[in-house]
Amino acid sequence: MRKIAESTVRRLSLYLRFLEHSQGQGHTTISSADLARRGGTTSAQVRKDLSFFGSFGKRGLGYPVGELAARLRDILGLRRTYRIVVIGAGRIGGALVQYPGFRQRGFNVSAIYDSDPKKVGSRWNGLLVRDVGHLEADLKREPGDIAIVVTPADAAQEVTDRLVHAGVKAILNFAPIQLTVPSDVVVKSVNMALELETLSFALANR
Amino acid sequence: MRKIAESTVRRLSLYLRFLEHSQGQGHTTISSADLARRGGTTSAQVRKDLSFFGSFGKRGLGYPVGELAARLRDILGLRRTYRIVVIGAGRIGGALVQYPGFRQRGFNVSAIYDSDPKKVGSRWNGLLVRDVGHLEADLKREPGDIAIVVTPADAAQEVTDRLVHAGVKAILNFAPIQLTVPSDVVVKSVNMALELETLSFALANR
DNA sequence: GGATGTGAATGTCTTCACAGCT
DNA sequence: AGCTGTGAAGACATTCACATCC
Repeated sequence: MRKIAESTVRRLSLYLRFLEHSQGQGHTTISSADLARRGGTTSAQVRKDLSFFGSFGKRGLGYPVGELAARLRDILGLRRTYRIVVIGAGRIGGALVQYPGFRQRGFNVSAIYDSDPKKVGSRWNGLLVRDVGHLEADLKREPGDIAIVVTPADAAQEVTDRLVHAGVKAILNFAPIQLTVPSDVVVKSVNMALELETLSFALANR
Repeated sequence: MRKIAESTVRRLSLYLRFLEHSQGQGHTTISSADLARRGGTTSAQVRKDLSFFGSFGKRGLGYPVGELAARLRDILGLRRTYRIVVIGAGRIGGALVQYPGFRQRGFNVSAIYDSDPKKVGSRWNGLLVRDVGHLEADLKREPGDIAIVVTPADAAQEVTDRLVHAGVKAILNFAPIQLTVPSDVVVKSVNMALELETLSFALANR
């Protein structure tokens, strides 16, 4: 498969959301211009993005909503569900466990871990917080597809190493450090303070 | 000022974090190669990034840690503090109010709003949840520098319009839709389900 | 010697513009 | 007529490589 840019993948996700919304409204076809409006881009960009995967549009008409949505789900790997493990039962970790947007899309949080004895044994949304010491044994029994790291910065790399060693191939990192992983493991980082800093930069430079 | 790429700004934030860490360890100079290691990039990239703003390095030596950190704080607009208002007192909104990473960097959450009468009047970390109906009046009295939108998708655009109308110039959006704002307002979006989808894409395409 | 600063080369992404299909 | 699909052009970002300075 040709290499697809990260930015393209993000736009595909946005298109899919709009397609699902559109389908709910009973539309059966949609133009690249409509998709562009919603995705915050241009119609040419939309067509380029979609053309990577073949041509499903009809000239003069647009794209078939249902078919295109199905194809995007395919491309994005959303035909299946994913087992998610969350490491870190702080406020953000707890919020993520209960975030409805995950389950809706087939991302099921199956376990949450912490090292703090005060938190271990408590429940978040019915899910028992387990001691992080059980991580490896649990993953051996039931592998996780994706791990979400929500530990303090100083624990994140160690936890990551353990996850990688246990065979996890995809990590979503909320800790404010840059994680190091082997090249067959994918990491995406979300750094909220950093997002605020790009805003303060924008405010300061006008 | 020349136009600085978004990606450059994000790296500057990372450099700053490492510089502060480095300063804590007593280092007085640092090379572009060291900064690169931490920022997940190359030494040439670091030098390019920094050279946009002048040349503070010493050839053969590296960059003076304290001076460079101060300069980056300047550039990123971090010499001052920012008043943050959070709209939406759900789990994520609540977690953000208490997130220590914000206050540490001068981002002070000064108010949190919700429309749900059950939430209004409760406290998050000592901060009273106010009825979103007070938003405009409150902002008139005490303007907010940055707003964080953590409402459900269907309320986000309306809240955004009200924020913009009340003079807010920077918005961090956690709602899973693309917000429309006038060109003098900056929006950054964080979409956690979308991040997971880039991971599922990566897992599906290997 | 060692590391910066930077033009030039390369690589990547986006936009243009139009031929071609329905 | 309307809208896709796509080469070509353009804009932007990264990497190379080396002269320059401490």
